[in-house]
Amino acid sequence: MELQIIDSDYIVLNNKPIVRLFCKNINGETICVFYDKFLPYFYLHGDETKYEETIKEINKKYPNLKIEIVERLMPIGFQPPVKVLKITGDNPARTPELREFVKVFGTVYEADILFKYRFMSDFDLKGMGWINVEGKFTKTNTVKCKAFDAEEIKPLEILKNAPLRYMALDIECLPAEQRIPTPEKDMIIAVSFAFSPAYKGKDTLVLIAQLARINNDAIACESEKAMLEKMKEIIDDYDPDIICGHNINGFDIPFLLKRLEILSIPQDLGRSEKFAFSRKLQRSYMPSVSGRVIVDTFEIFKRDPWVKFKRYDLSTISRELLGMEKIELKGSYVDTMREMWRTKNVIDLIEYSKRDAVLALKLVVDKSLLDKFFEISKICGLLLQDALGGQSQRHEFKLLKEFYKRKFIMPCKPTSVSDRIKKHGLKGALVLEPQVGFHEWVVCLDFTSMYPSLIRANNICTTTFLTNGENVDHIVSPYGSKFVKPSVFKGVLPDVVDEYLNARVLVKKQAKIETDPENKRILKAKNLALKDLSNSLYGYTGYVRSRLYVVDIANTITAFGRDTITYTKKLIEENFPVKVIYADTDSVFIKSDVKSLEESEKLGIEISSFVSSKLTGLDLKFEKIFKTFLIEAKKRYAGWVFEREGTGWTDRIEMKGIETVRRDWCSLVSDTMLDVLNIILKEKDINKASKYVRQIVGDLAKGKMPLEKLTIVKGVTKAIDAYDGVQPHVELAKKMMQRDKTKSLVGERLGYVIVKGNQLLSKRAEDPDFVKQNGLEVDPEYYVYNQLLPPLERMFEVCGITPSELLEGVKQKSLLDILNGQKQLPPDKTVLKSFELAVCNNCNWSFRRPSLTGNCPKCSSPLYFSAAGSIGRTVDFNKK
DNA sequence: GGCTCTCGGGG
DNA sequence: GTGTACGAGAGCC
Repeated sequence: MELQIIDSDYIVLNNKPIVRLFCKNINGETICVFYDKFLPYFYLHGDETKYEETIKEINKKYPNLKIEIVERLMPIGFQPPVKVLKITGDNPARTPELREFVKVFGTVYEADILFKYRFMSDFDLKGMGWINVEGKFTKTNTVKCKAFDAEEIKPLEILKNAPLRYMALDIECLPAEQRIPTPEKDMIIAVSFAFSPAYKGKDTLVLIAQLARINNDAIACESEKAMLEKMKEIIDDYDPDIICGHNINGFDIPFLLKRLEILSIPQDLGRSEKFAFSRKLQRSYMPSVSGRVIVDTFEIFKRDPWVKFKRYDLSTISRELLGMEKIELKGSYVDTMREMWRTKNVIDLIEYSKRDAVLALKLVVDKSLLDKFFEISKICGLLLQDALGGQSQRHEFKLLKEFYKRKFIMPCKPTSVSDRIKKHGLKGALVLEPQVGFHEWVVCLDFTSMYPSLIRANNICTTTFLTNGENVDHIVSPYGSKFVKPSVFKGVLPDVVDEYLNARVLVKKQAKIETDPENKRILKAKNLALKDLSNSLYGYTGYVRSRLYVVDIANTITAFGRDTITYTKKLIEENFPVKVIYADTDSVFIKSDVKSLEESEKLGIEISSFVSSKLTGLDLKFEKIFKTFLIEAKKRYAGWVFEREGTGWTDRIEMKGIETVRRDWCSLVSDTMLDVLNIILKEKDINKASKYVRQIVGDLAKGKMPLEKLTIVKGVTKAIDAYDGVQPHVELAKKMMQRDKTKSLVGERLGYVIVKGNQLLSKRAEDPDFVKQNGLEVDPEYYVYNQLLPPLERMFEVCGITPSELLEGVKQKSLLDILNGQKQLPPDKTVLKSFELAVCNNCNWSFRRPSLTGNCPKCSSPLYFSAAGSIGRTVDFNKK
């Protein structure tokens, strides 16, 4: 029988463990596989000459333990095999106790591996992986699905996934006050579901905790307890593989479990008799529902480094990705819910609750959100639930498996991490000082998978690390650390990296020719998974909680990286008539006097293949062309990018570090920033850009700007008295609560504008509606000097326009003067050129930036602009 | 620039 | 469940 592993755990029967694998077959049936021939074990490394004694000592206290002397390889430092004790126990739950007891005899290894993972590692089974099982179906009341007693379990390689059942879940509560509800005090009044595929012909279902009048999509229950029992019935009946929701880990699941406890309802939400639980650690909760996977869309999106949102609430993400939003309530949540509940008019409640479930489900199913995580599971071996978590566990388990295959033993996780944090000292990547300013025709090249390539090329691993200058063939890194050559021993890390990089090349190739859309999707997801895994692997040795923490190795990798980029710059500038104007980690930005896309591309390719040929194991690639490029500082730039697409080019504006959208800015700022950048980059017309800014300033001063564009939104997160500083939105909340004593604004997001007046700034925050009704005026000075100018000034400054020039030197005067006495900018010299120097024609005085007038500030003669590059000649840009 | 502090999502 | 895990952005020198 062929099955795909969804989840795993174990139970203890007669003091012996039985591993359970919750699986799906290709038809979507749930089958739980039992395996009872595997026992927990770990290693002890102590004084090898005293092992016989040690065994006796341990057996005195634990007579039934099987203890063998075996040969294994140590995880850190290249060295010959050592003898260790392999201690095999019976009940995994008692391993910690055993571990503590034997610690006095030496160092323990692998004594903190979860039993299900010990089993999966040794049998080479993977989360979301397929297996072939032999055995027979059996009867049991410990699981709610079909049960199968396995004699043999073997891994299989199958690309496709079994059809899964997805359920989104969302609860609504009735808080007694204006605050986020707590399960100890507040009840659940509604539970909504969305299903994929449909459940009994329904895509959604809402349960209500009172016998109110309802519509077709809902079921009215006589109490909260009856509703939650009904909810369990539906979960068991639908039997979802995936339960998803937005912030379901941080809210719904823990809330639900606590309510079940309070109402004395068993918490068996999973596929077995085991109770679901959700453990809190620091900020986040870890859910565990046996046989199922809990997917929190909030956590997934927040953790995704490739897609950024302004906010991570369900409404924002759904709007961006699905073009759909949450239903907006007319009043505050508490007031609305209490009113609906009191009047038993729950139709709106049903709609509201249903929408949340529908959105969460759509984000997961319609956006194929889990594809990448399925592949991460299949590659590193973690169960899907754990693959949704952080990077470190992924590498940890993959490396455990690879260590096991090669007879290396893995250290336990560090118990205390503070000493590591104290003297951490990991030096990062190299970022060259950029040539600040405006440039044209910039070619961008970057190393594909630089860190993984360096690991592979130099055999960097804890297992190849030479701790003392042993007499074996080795390389010495720029950091000074030594690693044995692959001919002596090929490291585990390089092997894993090699597997990832090769797989990626293959997967990309396959994806191109694959015609089946599902397979194509999976291959694309696999490519992303491999990219994430290979790029983050290097960080594992420098991660303070790592089992393989060796800062020297992490430092070696970044040192290699810094050397590589420095050498690349040198190679390029010594062999080509170009200048490297910026470089960051694994990319270089090159300026030449080439002036077309095709020529730039040709040059880029020529340079990159030259560099690649000089650096073995590394591949520098032509990436893109910036037709125009504005760089303010390290990691802060914007450019008009052209990328090759087939026979043509695609273009877009790319921004790094220059934020045009920020939560605490009003939309006027974001809009203006974007418009100005577009003018500068696409039209190169700084005059037009500054005129544009002055026009906005003018509109502001005349009060022509719509209030919506000036509204700044901030959340009132805590009780008003709990704030000690004076903040505009908090002051406004106070005022508004004064005006309407019934209102509480705690927990709400408050929009405000700053109005004219001579009070303290924060006291002048006002409700936009109140401003409209009472004909108040906004304070243009505030918007110009506090909102608009700060982000714009730097952009203009690097283009050679000082803040005072931007507003025609009237910054000191009142805004009215700007309007009345607006001078014209000089007609020419306002089109941006990329230059390195402005030199006076008359007195030869040179300036890093030209003045806006185009005349020398010293002697008023016209300036000329020159570009001095590494090419050793000066190009005259003023050939009129 | 580097460091510490805050707050997020949910109802 | 052989467990024990934040991280980006803002504010401050």
